[in-house]
Formats: sequence, structure tokens, C-alpha cells
Amino acid sequence: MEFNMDRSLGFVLNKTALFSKSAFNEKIKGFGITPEQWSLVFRIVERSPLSQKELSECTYKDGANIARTLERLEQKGFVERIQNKEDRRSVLLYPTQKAHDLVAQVVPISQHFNEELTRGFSQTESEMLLGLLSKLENNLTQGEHNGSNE
Amino acid sequence: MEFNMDRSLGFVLNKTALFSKSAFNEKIKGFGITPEQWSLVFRIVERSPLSQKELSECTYKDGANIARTLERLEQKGFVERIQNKEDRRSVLLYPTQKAHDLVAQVVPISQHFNEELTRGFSQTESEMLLGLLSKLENNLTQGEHNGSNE
DNA sequence: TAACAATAGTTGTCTTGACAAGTAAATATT
DNA sequence: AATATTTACTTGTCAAGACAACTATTGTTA
Repeated sequence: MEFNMDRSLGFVLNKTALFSKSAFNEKIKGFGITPEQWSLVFRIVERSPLSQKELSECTYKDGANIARTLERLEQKGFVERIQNKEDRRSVLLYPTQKAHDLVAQVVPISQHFNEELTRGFSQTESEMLLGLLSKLENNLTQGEHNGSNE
Repeated sequence: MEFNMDRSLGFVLNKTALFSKSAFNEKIKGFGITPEQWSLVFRIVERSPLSQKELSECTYKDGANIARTLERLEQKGFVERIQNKEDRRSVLLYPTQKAHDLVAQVVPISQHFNEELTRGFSQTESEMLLGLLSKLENNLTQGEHNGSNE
């Protein structure tokens, strides 16, 4: 059947992403957050006040999952959710001091982690990898619009 | 705080992998399987008879998750689990005819999907991407052995 | 203005991943 | 041979992703 799964990009991509997430989780679990939670907290500190919809867009996550993860972050004291006066359907997200402290501590860890991921990479290789991943993503998101018959 | 999450490799990798998995899911959901289930069925057809442990190793998945996904695949009639006579702790996995038929149909779809992912890539770029991902994975799995102080 | 559609969030369900704890069988140790 | 350890698998729990159905609010339009 001549199909090599170990060289199948989808499979490799998924595997590598899981490895990477797991390794990053190791680095930050001491702070009481997961990698997904970290990405939300970072965005909120970076862009507050923003709505859940906006957070959903900039993290590429489903609104439903955002809602439930925010619930946990609120319980753990990283985020406050306040109803938007201008649009009472939406909620505005605010980071607590604890969130600011977290960002101050975890940003250097994230930076170091990224360096670890690309250990032994030339500057060109790092850029190339990001570039190819983004090109790949474009192929996918464009494929959503036109039919798949080509 | 000067940290660009959109150029953070871990974040980008995770996002791209999810996009890719979701797009592949679109292609195969008509067959009644998920991408993860597909990877198991393919390996079983490719390597049967094999144990859950061996399947776990070649798919890089947790034994517990393998067990539960196999349960679903068994219910759906893709796999049979038969106790190993030589080692009664372990189970040998056998594909059904339905699994063989599935592989015959989905392998071409997977191949085409991989081409779609790398649309507009030169041969060199495709190789480069796989190579860089594998280099990145090495950085992670080596990091498990020595300390993180370097 | 009343009916309708669109939007922001929430809740439910299923699948998967990570991880811990458990069982049963095989292997190693004494 | 009896005890301990390791191994293969199972089960439970939580976080998360995908997706559908739902509520409340806002926007549109007839």
C-alpha cells in the first residue's frame, strides 16, 4: 500500500506538537497552569480589556472551550469577567495582579523554551520552520473557500 | 514584555497541528473514523499481529488512550483483540476485512491530503520541513535525559 | 414596532491526551 | 518454591478540542 506514516506530514506535525506541548507543560506546571491556560492568560494581559470572542479569535480556539477554560482561570484567580455595559451579551476580560506576576515569570521561560526547541538551528532554519508552517496553514485555510477538486 | 506569541514556535506548532488535524478529519469523517482512529487502524493493518504495547510505541500514544480507542474500533468492527497465548497479559490485534477496505480507501486520501498541505512547496521545502520537525523532536527527547541546565 | 436574523456566551456530549492507581500475568530474586 | 518486581493492560479523573443545541441580547428589515 506504499504509505509511510512516519513521513506523513499530518502525523509528524501532530506528534511533534504533542511532544512540544508536553515538554512545555513540564516547565510551567509548577505555576498551576497548563499550556492552553497560559496562552489565554498571556493574551488577556497583553490585550485587556477584550471579549471572549476576541480572545477566541487570537488564540484560534473554540468559544465553548474558551468559556470553560476561563472558568478555571477565574477560579484560580487569574482573570475577572465583567459584563460589557455597551453590549450586554459580551463579557470583558481583565487580568488580576496574579496574572501580571505570572506573565512576568513565564515569559522568560517561554522564550527559553523556544530556544531549546530550536537548539542547533541556524537563524535561517528557525525562520524557515516558522515560514513553512505558516505556508502550510495558508494552504489549509484557503482550501476552506474553494472546492477540493484541483 | 516583548514576547510575540504569534511567532512562538510552540504556539504556532500546536495551532498548525490542530488546523491540520481538523482538515484531515473533514476528509475522513464520512468513513466513520477520526484521525487518531485512522492512525491506529493503519498501523494494525500494516503490522498485525501486534500488541497494544507495540501499537502504543509506533503511534506515540499513551497505553491508556490506546486501550480506549481500540475499544471504539472494536465496537465499530475494525479490529479484533485476541489474548496472546504466549503471554496472557498481552493482547494481539487483528484487522477485520472492514479495516483492510478502509485502508485501501483512506491511504489515497491521506496521500492527497499531504500533497495539499505542501501545495506550493518545492521538494526541498517539504524535506526541510520534515527534517526540521524531526530535529526539533530530537531536541525535546534528548532534553529528557540530561538536566535542563545549559 | 414587530418579526426575524445574527452575535456572544453557555451547556452538553463525545473523543482524545496526560497521568495516577489498579489488576493480572510474567520475570527476577532470595 | 516463595516473594518481589516488572510488564501489559484497564479504569478513573481532569483538561481540552470539536461540534451541536440553547439563551439572551443586539441588529435588521419589512
